[in-house]
Amino acid sequence: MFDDQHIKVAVDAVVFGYKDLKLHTLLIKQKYSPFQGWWSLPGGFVKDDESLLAGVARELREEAGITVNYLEQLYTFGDDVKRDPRARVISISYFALVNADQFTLKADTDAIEAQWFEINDLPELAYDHARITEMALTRLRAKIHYQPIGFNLLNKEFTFPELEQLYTAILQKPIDRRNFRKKILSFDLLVETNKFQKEGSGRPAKLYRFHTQKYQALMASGFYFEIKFA
Amino acid sequence: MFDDQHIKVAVDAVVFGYKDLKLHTLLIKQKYSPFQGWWSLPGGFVKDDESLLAGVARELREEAGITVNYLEQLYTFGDDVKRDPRARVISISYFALVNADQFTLKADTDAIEAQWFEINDLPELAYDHARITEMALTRLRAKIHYQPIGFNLLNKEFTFPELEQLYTAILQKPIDRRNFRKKILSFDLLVETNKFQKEGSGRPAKLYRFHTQKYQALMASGFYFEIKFA
DNA sequence: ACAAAAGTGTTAGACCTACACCCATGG
DNA sequence: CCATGGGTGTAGGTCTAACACTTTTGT
Repeated sequence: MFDDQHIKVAVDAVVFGYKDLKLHTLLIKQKYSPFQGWWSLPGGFVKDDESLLAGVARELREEAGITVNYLEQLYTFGDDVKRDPRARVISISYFALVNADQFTLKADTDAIEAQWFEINDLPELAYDHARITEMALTRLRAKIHYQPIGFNLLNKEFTFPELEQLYTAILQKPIDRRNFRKKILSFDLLVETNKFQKEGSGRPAKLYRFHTQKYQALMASGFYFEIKFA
Repeated sequence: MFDDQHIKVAVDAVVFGYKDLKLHTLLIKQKYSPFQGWWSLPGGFVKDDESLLAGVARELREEAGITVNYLEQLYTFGDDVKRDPRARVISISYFALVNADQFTLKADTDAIEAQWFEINDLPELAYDHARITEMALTRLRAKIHYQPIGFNLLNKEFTFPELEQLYTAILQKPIDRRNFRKKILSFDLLVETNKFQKEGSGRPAKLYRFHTQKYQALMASGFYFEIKFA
């Protein structure tokens, strides 16, 4: 019952970043067979004495040198017994958000290269990683409606136009600027700064910060964040 | 990288059933140590050549002789390295719904006894199964608002009072009968039969069926089921 | 003064919520 | 005919969705 099982346990992460007004995901070029040279999700095998979370964090550090702003479990892929040609491997996949501007990617032990890819222009992926990525994207699109997770993709201080553009990039449909601002402000979770973002042409936009503590307090007392746009 | 890992993979299921106007969950009395005699979730180790889903289905069959109406992955527990005192074991846990009336529980190989427990009156559970159950309950309560999963707990033909009582049992708060009926009917997903449930006193209630096919068709074209009650 | 992007309010319709009486059956 | 539980409509309030002009800045 114990020694006749030979299943290996891996963790993989779909890391989303927002760059150049587009949603990106982080991929690693595989160094070894059986998918040498292919792009794949960052991830790897879990150590015997390491929690799953610690495993993902370690792989992200080793393979891409990044620390994420948000991390949650996505799904465990283990129904296809042959998803890894080498052995029976199940993958506990995670969903992560990061501020892409904050890092210069660097590769390390397990990978040749780490790179951001625009979500609508992904290369062919190793294993079942395309499916995992798709599922993560579905989760992101669903979740952004009922949790304020978008802020994890932006700088600590951001403008309304940035936030709005982020939502448009994720949901791939236009948003009414006035209704969006009204709704977001109604939660009273943003802190207005006195700073402005002066870039490009046009009127400078005011910078805001997300009030994480206040959100956590509200959460605890049964508050629900929600934004609907048909 | 392959042979230095010794993590075991188990699956566990939180099976919900609705009986005697109350929400129940299915528990198994452990036959062997380290939790001999304790109540625990049905589950066990996955076989090398078996999908995770097949593993859960097999365990449910073997341990309790049941087949479920609804089954989805819940969460993978593997952050506590010592959640099983014998070895490093991760548990991929599932969330299942079943029509409790339809089965007479029978125990088999791995268990002494299988039994329904009222959700507000659970015994102390083995391993971290209390936490898993709690998470499943949270999921059920959330999910019943935005997916028509309640029908999986009832007979194929059911009455409005039954459906309403089910929601009350799950959410543990009263519901306005008129608004509930109006909302459910507005989806146009129920098929009215000409039959009535004649039981007890009072006016007999009309029997309805859930139109599964129609629901699946609507789903495919972007429809969302949703019931809110503050 | 012009171009570019930020900021701002109102209104109609949809949806949610609260609420009380009549109806069908069995004893 | 009484007790029990099933079935039904309406009105007020709140939220959503649609829509266009003014403000600030750089050139």
